[in-house]
Amino acid sequence: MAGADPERSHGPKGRAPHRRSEAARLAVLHAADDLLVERGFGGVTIEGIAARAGVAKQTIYRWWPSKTAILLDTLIEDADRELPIPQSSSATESARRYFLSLSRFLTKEPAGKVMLALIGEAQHDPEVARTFRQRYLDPRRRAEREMLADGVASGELSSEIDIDAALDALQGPILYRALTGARIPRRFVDALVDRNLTRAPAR
Amino acid sequence: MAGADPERSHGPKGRAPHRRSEAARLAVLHAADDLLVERGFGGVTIEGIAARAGVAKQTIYRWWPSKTAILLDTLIEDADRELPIPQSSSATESARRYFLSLSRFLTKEPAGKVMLALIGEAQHDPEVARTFRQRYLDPRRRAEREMLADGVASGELSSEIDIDAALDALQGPILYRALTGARIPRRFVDALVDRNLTRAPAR
Amino acid sequence: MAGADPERSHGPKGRAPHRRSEAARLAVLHAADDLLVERGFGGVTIEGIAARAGVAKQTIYRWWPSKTAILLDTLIEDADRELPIPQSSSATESARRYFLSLSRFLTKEPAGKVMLALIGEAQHDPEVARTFRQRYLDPRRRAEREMLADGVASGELSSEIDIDAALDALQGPILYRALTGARIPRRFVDALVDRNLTRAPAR
Amino acid sequence: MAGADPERSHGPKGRAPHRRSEAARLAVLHAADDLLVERGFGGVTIEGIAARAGVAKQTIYRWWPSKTAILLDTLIEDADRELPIPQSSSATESARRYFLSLSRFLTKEPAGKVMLALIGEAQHDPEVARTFRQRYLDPRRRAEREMLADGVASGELSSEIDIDAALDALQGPILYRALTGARIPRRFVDALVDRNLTRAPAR
DNA sequence: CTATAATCGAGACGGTACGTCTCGTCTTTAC
DNA sequence: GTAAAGACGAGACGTACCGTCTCGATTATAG
Repeated sequence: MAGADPERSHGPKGRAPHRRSEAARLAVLHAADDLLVERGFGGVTIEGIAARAGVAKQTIYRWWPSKTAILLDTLIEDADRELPIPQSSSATESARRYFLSLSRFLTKEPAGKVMLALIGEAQHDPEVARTFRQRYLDPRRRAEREMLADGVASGELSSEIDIDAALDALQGPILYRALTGARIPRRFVDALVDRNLTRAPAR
Repeated sequence: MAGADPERSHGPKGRAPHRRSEAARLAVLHAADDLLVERGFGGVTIEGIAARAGVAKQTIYRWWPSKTAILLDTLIEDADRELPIPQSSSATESARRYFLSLSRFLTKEPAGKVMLALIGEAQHDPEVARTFRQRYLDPRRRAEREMLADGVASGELSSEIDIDAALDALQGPILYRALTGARIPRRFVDALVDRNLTRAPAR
Repeated sequence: MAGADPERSHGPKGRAPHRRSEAARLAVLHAADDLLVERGFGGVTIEGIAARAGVAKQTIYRWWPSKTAILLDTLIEDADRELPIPQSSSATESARRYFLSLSRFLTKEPAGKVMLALIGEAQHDPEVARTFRQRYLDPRRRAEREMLADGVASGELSSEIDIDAALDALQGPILYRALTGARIPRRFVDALVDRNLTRAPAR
Repeated sequence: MAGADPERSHGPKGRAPHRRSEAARLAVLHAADDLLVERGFGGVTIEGIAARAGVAKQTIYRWWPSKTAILLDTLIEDADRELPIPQSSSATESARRYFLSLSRFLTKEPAGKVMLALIGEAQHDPEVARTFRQRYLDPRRRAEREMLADGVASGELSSEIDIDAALDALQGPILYRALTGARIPRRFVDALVDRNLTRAPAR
């Protein structure tokens, strides 16, 4: 997939930064976002994005291979901003805050709809699944792991904990409720954190 | 949605009140199933189903409102057969077996792919979400609740347990791993059951 | 190419004339004709024809392989109506009238523009050239030959005449003037007929 | 249109007033020519010419307004070289040779294809028609008229002859056969010359 | 034992969006 | 100021499916 444009990344000093319109890039991302919120995933079409962004279709195809790649770009920018790993002294407390943010993100934020839509699309298209994992899930998981690893290092969490299993045990129920449109009360998250972090695993 | 066909319900001995070709119905369900497995969700089209089933498009539209309705019909038939609620004397043991079956179903069975695809599609289309909940998730949840309620009644499980929360805490991580294409080892399920059923909640 | 629809040809008695919309067919032909006159050949697009005819693009592609095939259909219908071979007792007189009609057709009639456009397009596309010859030029040439052959049979024209050469010697200059946008006065045609039919060839 | 480039006119010794790359100009003309021969008129695109000539698109647009202007430039150079007006003592004999050359040019030479293509394109685009007439047809016609006028002056041809009509009567049939892909045997041209030049018109 | 009526396979129809192609313009960097 | 490079807005291309519609043909009750 695309999105990782070579040019933007090396900043303004580059000696030949002479192409790709940043204005067009942003117009496309915003148009895609808006359309998803207003009309749902089925209402997001390349044609529609182009029209609303005031951009030629070819400009979209030049930089993104598909509409999901565009949505993935918007998700990554939004999640980086709205779902930072909290830096608290207690790993348990960090996790609690993080997963509460995630609940709010998934159920309240427009960007949360993007994430659910991408998970949905990943079920239909292995290429989407691959890129979604690679560009969103994996990097985020690395940061989440670190959060818990800090707790293990400080002795706050048992050293016998299986970090990935614990993260899935936290992430899974929250996502499941979001996917099925159920509500996610604060105490549901609290209970998950208590059960999965505050005590050593039984086996 | 459809699926609730008038004729099938009163069984095969029926005095054949009127019409509907059972052959066509089965051909459609099988064609849809096959196409999903062979070509993925995007490869399932009404046109393709009709062609492969040797059936007219109109025949499909007469009985199903959309391709997801067809897939939902196949899922319900398959899940009823392959995901029964175990009838063991211990609720914990029933749950363990049930969620192990679910893991296998989601990761190994073709019908599991159908379920993941429908959850995916539900993220894009509220009507699909509604019907999926109504015709699949809710009835199944009723049976699952009963399974745990039996354990509470017998004293095996704490009476303070929040049954829906516990079911989501079990279901969620399994589904999450299936949705992200991760492996689901037996011991992952065992740990979930242990943590969420064998001990009272902390709060 | 298309146009020669199997259904229309065998008349009203046909036992299963249950498809292809004559209304759509006519709407397409008229839309194409109108666009050519209003906006020139470059202004004729399948998309434009479909929009103006109130017809789906696919309906056009179902029955015609290209826009020139559509124009050829309109030309054939128009030429059959407006350029009949005159049935006079004198072949010379018939030819004179016929080529005067042709001059008027090419310089004044909308359908004449269609013919010039097709000759033009035939220079760019061998397939167009082939079909244009096959479906328009050749049948018409057969009728024209007959017209002169009658004159030879009756003794009005020399039996040494090379009929195809004579027809080209008449047709060519008229078409050349039409192609270059020159005027074609009646006396230019008269002179051509006199020179090429009223006297025996020199060699 | 273009083609009348400022620099070329004062020859190769030129003190090189400023810019314009002669190499680029030739590369463009040759690329256009080659593409027309290899892929037909539809295969000639500005983009394709630029790519094959190793030239930027903008360089083409700077000097030519359209692809037909490029082709017209190649035609003019080629026709000047390959279709000179013969300088024989007899106007009839000059005409015979000239129109035989024309036949060969149109049916055998690549440049003849260019001419047919331009006549074709002139049917679609009035601007092309205008420039083609102005830069190719009219100058050439002036020379052709002179050829016959010499014959009239010397008494070889009747003074009653309508020179333009005669030239069209010669040109037209040859072009018509070329346009329709028919063969043009030498004796067809001979007969045309005999009929239209060696004897006085009937009316 | 019809005849009536819903079903069926077939496929044309008006549409929408796809992803590709080329257009002619514009902008950047190098010479 | 010209050139190579190539991104940009624009819009037509031909294809794939959508969901609706008509068309005989088939078939099983209901009269």
